Amino acid sequence: MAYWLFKSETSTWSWDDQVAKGDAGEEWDGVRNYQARNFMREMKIGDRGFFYLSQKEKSVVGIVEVCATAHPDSTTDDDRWECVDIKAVRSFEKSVSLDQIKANESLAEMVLVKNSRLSVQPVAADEWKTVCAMGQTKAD
DNA sequence: GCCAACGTTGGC
DNA sequence: GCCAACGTTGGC
Repeated sequence: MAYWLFKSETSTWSWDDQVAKGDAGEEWDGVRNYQARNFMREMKIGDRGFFYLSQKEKSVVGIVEVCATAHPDSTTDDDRWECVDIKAVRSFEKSVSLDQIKANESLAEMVLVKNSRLSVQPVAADEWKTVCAMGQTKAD
């Protein structure tokens, strides 16, 4: 199973919005970046991801699961763009801030640190465990 | 609100 | 196919 990170902004799509969708999930639309799209094409049902909020919170706040593989993005007619569906799994007991992540040497290679602009990114298994531990949240 | 970094577009 | 110009993102 692979791990990912999905970036959003509370003003656009909040964690509460995601949780409210329940097990039905919601498509992760609006991505207009080839790298991010390519990562979504690699995703499989059951893959887990962090839900990260940029701009204001700048924190990982929850865990999501891929519940539909890549399909055309319903918000555009442009067939270049695809997206997956994700559903909320659980909220972090304590959100983990970007500052905390940057302060942790073992997370120095995280894409979030290295390429902060990429909106959908892979997370290594050890990074996954570390961030979950920092959030006092079950990793599986 | 600023600006650096990055990705995309379009003229040549 | 190169690269300058432009737009967007996101941390500060």
